[in-house]
Amino acid sequence: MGKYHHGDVRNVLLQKAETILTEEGPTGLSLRRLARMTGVSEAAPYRHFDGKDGILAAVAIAAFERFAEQLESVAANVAHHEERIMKLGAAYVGFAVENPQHFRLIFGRERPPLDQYPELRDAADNAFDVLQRAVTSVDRKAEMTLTEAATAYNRALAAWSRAHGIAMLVIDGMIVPPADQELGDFVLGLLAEDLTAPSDL
Amino acid sequence: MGKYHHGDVRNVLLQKAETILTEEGPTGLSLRRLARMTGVSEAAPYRHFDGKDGILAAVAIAAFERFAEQLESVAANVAHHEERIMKLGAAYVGFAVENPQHFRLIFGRERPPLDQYPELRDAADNAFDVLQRAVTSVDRKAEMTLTEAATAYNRALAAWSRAHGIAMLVIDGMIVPPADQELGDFVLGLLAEDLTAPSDL
DNA sequence: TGTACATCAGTGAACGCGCGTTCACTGATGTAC
DNA sequence: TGTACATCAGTGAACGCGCGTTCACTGATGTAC
Repeated sequence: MGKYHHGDVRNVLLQKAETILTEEGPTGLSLRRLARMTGVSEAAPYRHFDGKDGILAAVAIAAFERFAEQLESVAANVAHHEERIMKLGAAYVGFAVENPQHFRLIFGRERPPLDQYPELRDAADNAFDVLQRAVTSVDRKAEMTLTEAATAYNRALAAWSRAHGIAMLVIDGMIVPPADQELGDFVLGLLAEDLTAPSDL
Repeated sequence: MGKYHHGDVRNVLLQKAETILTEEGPTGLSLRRLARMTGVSEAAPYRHFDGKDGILAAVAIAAFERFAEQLESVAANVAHHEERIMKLGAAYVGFAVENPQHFRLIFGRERPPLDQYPELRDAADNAFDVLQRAVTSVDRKAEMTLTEAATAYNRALAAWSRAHGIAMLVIDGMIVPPADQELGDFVLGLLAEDLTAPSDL
């Protein structure tokens, strides 16, 4: 392996960045650290990325894509509308729990500004489109009135924010899922609670 | 005003820390910056606080207390159970929107570890107790069976995570509340959605 | 009331750190003729 | 096939920065006698 032009430095950097992210979180991902761990000079990453934000953006894009894929694959396999919403929420939380640092990167303040990285914006938009399409009845979308569309949108927001809240509180350790229950079932239970219904206690 | 022993340096530091937090967020709050802005030497804060985490803890404690107060005052004024849950959620989001940086401090990763600051832990526990008591029917608590208690707990978690998700997504700009509606009404609408009900579209 | 002394808040300088980024450079590679 | 040259990935050193923290110190205050 020659020192020069071994060609995949960009990929190795990205891969190492994934490792650091997973182990240390978005805050631990510094350019110098990354270069050091990759075994490359501290200036080398600048040949392949637009500085620190450039690398963060690349990693975040990949994370968004994986996130969207996982959501999509759940959405595509559940025909029943209400069930799909529930399963999607569980998948959302599942991703966060399995990849807490990636989740933090794509939603946290380390994420480079969307308006400076069009591909990042697209990746983000796409992930949320998947959510919204799965929550709104896709098949009926074309024939909806404006009011109906607004209602559907609110439903999507409600589903999204519930899953997001659970995800956040669980990965931050504020909510500790019961040990005697599958995480998915626990999440489904929380998602299904209807707070407007009178308590039966 | 003499240079020495003017006595309220601790309070001035805390107050300036509030200012910085509000304007720049938890990340912008550095000890040196704080000392500079307070017009005091860089070593002075160490006379009053246990280093950086000490100051962050003090600010976080105050934030938790204000948060708990606001929640409590809503909870105390709404007798009807389901309505109380809803109003509490709206107040939760309201606090986050009015004090996004405080909200970030008490839930984010800059917050010093709870187990190193007992008063911080207490302040946090107290805030969540307020939530839980308000969501669980306090008056019935004594006579609940174990299963009922578990149900009530889940109900509290569901309410909490919903409000938390909305709060997070709104202060991060992922959800933009409609301009033609009161924020509170918007939040109440999201909280009241029942995702298990068939969509009436 | 006056004096010696302990206390302790605040100082200014320095420590060592890791960071993002830039710079002139080197040397390998590919290409045009 | 051989040679001149442009390209460009990677180097190593340095820039300047702000940070948290420690140190020996100074000088104001309060107290004991």
